[in-house]
Amino acid sequence: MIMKESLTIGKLAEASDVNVETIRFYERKGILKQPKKQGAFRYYPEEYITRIRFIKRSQELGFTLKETKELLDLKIKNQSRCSDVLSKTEEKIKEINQKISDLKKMRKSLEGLASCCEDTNQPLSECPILECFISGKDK
Amino acid sequence: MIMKESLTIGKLAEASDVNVETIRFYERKGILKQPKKQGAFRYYPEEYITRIRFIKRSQELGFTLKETKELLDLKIKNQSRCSDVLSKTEEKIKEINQKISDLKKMRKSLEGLASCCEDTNQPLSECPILECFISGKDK
DNA sequence: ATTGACTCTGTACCATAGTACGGAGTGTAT
DNA sequence: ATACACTCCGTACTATGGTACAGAGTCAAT
Repeated sequence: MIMKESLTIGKLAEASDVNVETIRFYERKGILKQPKKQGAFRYYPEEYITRIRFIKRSQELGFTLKETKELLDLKIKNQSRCSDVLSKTEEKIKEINQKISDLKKMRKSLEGLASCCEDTNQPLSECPILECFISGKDK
Repeated sequence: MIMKESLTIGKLAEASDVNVETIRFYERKGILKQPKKQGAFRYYPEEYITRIRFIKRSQELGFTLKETKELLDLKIKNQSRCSDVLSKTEEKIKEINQKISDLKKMRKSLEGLASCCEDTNQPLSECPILECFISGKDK
């Protein structure tokens, strides 16, 4: 009765490197939809592995679960809502661009620190990473 | 008795756009050092504004408070520990590079979605953002 | 048909990152 | 000198994102 490519919650958890309870938590939160049950148990298609790994990584990139759900919900459902999806998508792209830009500033500061470690004659401020978001200092 | 460029905790909180309690919380956690008191009150130099804004942004970029503290602690204290600082700094740079790379993948997926919104003849998967971390699909 | 590993629901608990508040003390302005 | 906003510390509460567990039910293998 169990389809090929179907995983029990335990197998899915193991494959996705999360706790079984985490999957059930995401279902309660609506961030993962509960698959149709065959009998009393949940059986998941393999694509859920990708979805869970996306959720974890999205969090590590500074998105909350709520924001991650918004990202996952960005899809074309029907013609009429297309402009709606487009504007939300563009919003998210802007956010991502800002994150990339700030991460690059942090990296620049850290690279300055690293080069000072190699050449201790270079002057360096007390806490170099702090320089990174000072406006006008977009070096 | 109060120096120029000194802020009370309330003024600092307002300037940094956080709660007074948040500043005291950061001090308890050791992520902000408590300034020398003049009398019974704390008076903060203006550079604390930068520090607090860094903390907030760092969190939005997916670093925990603990990790943010590590970033702020990266500085050259004395010659002997320089190699230590260097390796930690390089570690953080790697993390940042990975974040940037994954954010770019997310952006690529969203750009695909956006262009589909404009030209609905293009085929698109059910949940396009999910494509972004599929290995080999580093398009 | 029984065993044993797994799953079910529900509820309670945990860590992180704050936020709120009570009651006392302080600074400054009038 | 006194009013009043602000600060002090300690403690309790909150939201988010999970984790753990109890007690019952299920699946598959023998």
